[in-house]
Amino acid sequence: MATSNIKEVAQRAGVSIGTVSNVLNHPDMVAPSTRQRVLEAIAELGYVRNDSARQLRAGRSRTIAVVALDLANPFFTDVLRGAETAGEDGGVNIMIFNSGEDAARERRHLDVLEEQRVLGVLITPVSDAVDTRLEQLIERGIPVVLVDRGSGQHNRCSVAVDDVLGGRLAGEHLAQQGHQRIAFVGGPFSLPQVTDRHTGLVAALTGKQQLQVLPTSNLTVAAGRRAGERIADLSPDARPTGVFCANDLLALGVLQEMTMRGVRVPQDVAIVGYDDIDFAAAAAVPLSSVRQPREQLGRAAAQLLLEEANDPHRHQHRHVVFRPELVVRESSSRTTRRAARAPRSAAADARDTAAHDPA
Amino acid sequence: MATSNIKEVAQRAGVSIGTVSNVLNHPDMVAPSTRQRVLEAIAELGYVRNDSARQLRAGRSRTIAVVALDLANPFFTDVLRGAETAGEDGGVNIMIFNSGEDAARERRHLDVLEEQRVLGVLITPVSDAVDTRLEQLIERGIPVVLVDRGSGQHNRCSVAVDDVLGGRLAGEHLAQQGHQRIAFVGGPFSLPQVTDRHTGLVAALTGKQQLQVLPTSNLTVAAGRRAGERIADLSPDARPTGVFCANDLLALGVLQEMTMRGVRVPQDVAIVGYDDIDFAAAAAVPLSSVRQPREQLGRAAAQLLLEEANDPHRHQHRHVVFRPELVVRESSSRTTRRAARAPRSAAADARDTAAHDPA
DNA sequence: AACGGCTGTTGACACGTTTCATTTGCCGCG
DNA sequence: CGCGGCAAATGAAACGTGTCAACAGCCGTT
Repeated sequence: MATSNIKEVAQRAGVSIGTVSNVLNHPDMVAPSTRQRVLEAIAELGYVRNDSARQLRAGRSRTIAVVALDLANPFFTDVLRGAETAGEDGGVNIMIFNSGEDAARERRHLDVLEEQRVLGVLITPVSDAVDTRLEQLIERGIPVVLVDRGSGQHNRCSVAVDDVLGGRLAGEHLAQQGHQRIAFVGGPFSLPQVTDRHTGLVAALTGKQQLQVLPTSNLTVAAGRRAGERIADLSPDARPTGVFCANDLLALGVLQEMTMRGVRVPQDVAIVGYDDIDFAAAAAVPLSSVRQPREQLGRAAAQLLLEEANDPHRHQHRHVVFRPELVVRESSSRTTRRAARAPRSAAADARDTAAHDPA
Repeated sequence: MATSNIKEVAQRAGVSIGTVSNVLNHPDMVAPSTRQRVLEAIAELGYVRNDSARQLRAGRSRTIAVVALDLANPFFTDVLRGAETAGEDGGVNIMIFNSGEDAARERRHLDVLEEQRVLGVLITPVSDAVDTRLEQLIERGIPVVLVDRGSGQHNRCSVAVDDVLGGRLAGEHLAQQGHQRIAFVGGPFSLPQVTDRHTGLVAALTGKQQLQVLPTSNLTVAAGRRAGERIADLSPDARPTGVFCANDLLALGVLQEMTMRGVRVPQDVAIVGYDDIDFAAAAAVPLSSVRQPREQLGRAAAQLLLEEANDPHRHQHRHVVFRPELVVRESSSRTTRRAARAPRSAAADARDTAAHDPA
């Protein structure tokens, strides 16, 4: 019950406190016989290091924090997986925090992280408004890496995907399929991801097409369904025939609502999503989507963070930008024939890796 | 850069260290004018408490840890949401760890948590093998609550859903629909959730039906697709007409593979999943599924943990068991007519709440 | 035998808090 | 004027580590 400390261990092993500490942190500095005795004492007492004391002494912790925008979105859990592997390789622990698109909660998390003196923070911010908060972290010497968010900032790294390009890919695809009335579903527009994807879409249109924007309050399936209702309620000759959604959750919601109301996908309405989460391919009308290298995003971000944490002075801030890739599936194919399975190509993998190298 | 400490604040405000501490922790003990001066000094210096020192002194941290089995499974992110709200209400921070069905990683996380002297741990263990590890945590005085896992243990609380009942609901449903050849898709069988659901299914069958088991190595969409291939490859008169999957990810994988290979759902094969994650309803053939009160599961677990942490001696360990509920949608309806949307009923909510009260 | 060098070990201090017994200053009351 | 009592502030002692200068013991060299 009462946790034993290093002093008890020392006593039991008949050595000094410093020696026990050395056994734990610099095992080669201590004679094998002594080391053995100390290790036995540790085992007998069930001694476990007290991380608070250790951190207090060291001045900083050995864990990095990931603040995710929305854990319920599989996109972020995939990014997380990448960060986790990189973290393991770098020998640091990873703790996860979920802001859930809630600015207040995000702020609370950052406060805690600052008090904890974490080694660094990987964050996809709720909005640009937290910027001053992040500046504060950086001033205090806590490295910050922006994830899935580009940045011109010179005092931090960022890892992002070219969302404008992604939007353009989607737009060009829809235009090429001959759609005249096109809709963009997404929001809130305070998220750069949303505005960028919208911008790309607009840039891809030739002017012959009509564009309609259906703003949503967030990026969830439920919001997608609500947008889907509005689309389905339009008369067939006013209804957009091509819909680009700011992420796959929205797209799945729209898709579901179409099916439920008898609007055929892709014959009546073509749908293109964004992120290419696993559920996109698993939808019974497999969803076309703009694929992002999710795991790599996380891995690259964690690597940059570790690099900065390990050598703050030599470190040069970098802004890595990956290229997205359009994956066309049945939901936006004019031909109704079943699309073949589209496994991730080796070529695509190679391309992502290349993009990661500093430009 | 150099982080300021309480001493600098004291100096700047012209008071003693103890007074600054009192301003932070017992503001009413200090005269308004002094308090004001101290707060100003804090603001000017950008002082932030050092949590390590605080914890060292206090002996324990103010955060609880959630170790999730697989964050990529929306089931767990929903559970998490419940835990987060309960944590906020209780005034503790929540950090999330992901074991990803990997025992070694789970173990590493537990080691760290023990060193951190967290307030408590919410965990869905990878297997029963970690039990000794958890015992150790408990001995050390760190409360542990099992999530989504029943337990006869008398030294910890648990919050679970009656998985045997859930399996039976699914089985009865399939039997009632007249299916003669039924398959169970799920694994690994080291997970109690899997064996329990299987057990329930078996119990529901009358003996007239044939049961085939398709074991999987994990509970992912990919594993479901592989199982789906095997099912689709069977000749129509050997193929099961009713499939019960141990979770929705598997079910979605099976569903996708059926659709892709021209096996009609539900006409040729009926599918029932488990968890009723949002994506289940969003599938274009909406998925029948056994619903668990996910958020409540998390909330109840966190509440039990807080109760124990706040008053370890008076606390009585409890084992809360929720009742699952079958939600029938199109994927298992003999009639092909579109199923109506099935929003969560108020009655169901009430029932869950009732179940939460100690029996 | 004196000395330098090497390995292993020690002991004391510092890290930044919180706590608590003690002190200070003040006011009103006898 | 002295005293008790109260509010406010103080200072020192922990909490459990890691570090580092100092030290002991030993061996080989001169």
